[in-house]
Amino acid sequence: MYRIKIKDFDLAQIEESGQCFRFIKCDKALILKDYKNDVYRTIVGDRYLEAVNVENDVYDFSCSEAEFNKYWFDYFDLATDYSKFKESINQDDLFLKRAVEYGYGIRILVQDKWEMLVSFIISQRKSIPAIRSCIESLCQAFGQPIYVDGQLAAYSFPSPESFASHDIEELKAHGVGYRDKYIMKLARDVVEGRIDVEGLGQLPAEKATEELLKIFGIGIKVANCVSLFGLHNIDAFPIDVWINRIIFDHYNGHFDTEEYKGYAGVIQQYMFYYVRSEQYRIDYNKA
DNA sequence: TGCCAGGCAGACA
DNA sequence: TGTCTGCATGGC
Repeated sequence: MYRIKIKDFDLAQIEESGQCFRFIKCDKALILKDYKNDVYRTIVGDRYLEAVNVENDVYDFSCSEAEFNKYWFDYFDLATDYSKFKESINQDDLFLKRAVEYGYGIRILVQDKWEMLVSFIISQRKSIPAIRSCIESLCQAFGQPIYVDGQLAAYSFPSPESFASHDIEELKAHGVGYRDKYIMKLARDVVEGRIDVEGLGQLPAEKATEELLKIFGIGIKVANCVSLFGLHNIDAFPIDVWINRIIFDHYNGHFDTEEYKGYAGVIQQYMFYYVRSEQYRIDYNKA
């Protein structure tokens, strides 16, 4: 176990921010037992981590300090100072001020590129709970079991090889719907070397988006999500139905991302998290 | 039961 | 180039 103090960090907000689908609140913690606060778990590759907020900015993680510094420090983007993003907000922008105050603990996780590609292809025209259950079903069917102290803790995200070795009809059985052909073609293209997923991370952000848009089943919204959450290009600004509503309701149909150039994606996450909350409905008296 | 969801590709003008 | 339409399925 490793205890550390972290600012601008909230496990529940990260879990609910729509950027990650396998970062969840534990029904029953396997490692961090007997805490009064909620324990969260996440999975990267075959690594399993539990985390809990102990008090104020103090957190316990179910790994050693060495493992935390080697793997999880970067995953939680802890080298980045999020307070400077929050301080830069235009003080005349009351909606954004409220959004940032509400989502004060959001960070942009540095997630697996392949997992983000497939996850956001699945995300199109699905609710977040539906995305979660679809991905979980795929992991159980095509991923590898991960054990903690001899207990089955979770399943890894399926590799391109695993998807490619199955029939497209087998994918369909897990709720991917019409996206089956997108996932299967992507998996085969990766396995056969036509798409270099890791290489995308080496490209400049604009070029990476250009390459993402060439992939069958990926349009501008999914490309921006993969860029932001998978390639950690935090200037990417995905526009979905929620962000469109914000732009229409609060910015007269136009939001200028240039004002937050270099970290517009962080601003987008504050907006997205807030607009979907009960607090937003209270603040703006929406039904 | 019906509506909606972190959209996209393909057809058509 | 811009607009319209069909699409699979689960959660609420």
